[in-house]
Amino acid sequence: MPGKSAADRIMDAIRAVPPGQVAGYGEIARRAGLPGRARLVARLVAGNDDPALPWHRVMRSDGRIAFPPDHPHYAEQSQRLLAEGVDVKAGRVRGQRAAATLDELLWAPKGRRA
DNA sequence: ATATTGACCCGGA
DNA sequence: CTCCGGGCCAATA
Repeated sequence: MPGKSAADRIMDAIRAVPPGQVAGYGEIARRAGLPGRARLVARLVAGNDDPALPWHRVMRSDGRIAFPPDHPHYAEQSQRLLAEGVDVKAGRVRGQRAAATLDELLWAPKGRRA
């Protein structure tokens, strides 16, 4: 059988994000071996039908929720994250900033790896 | 076939 | 903080 499709790898990468943690769309793409395909990730998440998929752990690389405050999903995502102990305030995650760049990963405070 | 859109990203100014 | 410009690419119009 052929290897998993890009979509499958992306879904796996999302499922691999542990509760209490968040990741950016681009970061998910990188983890799935598809650097630069952040939009593809967004598209898949938008069209997902799996209720078990932790889509709420996926956000913008700057730690902001990818919805405008008036969008229904905005509240739900915030609530789900809060339920997992993620400190999200005004649509933005505190403390756990989605690692955006390589620099951030390399220069992250010691012990704070992911 | 081209044009626009979108749960995006990033570096620079 | 904002704004700009380039990259990315599948679905829609």
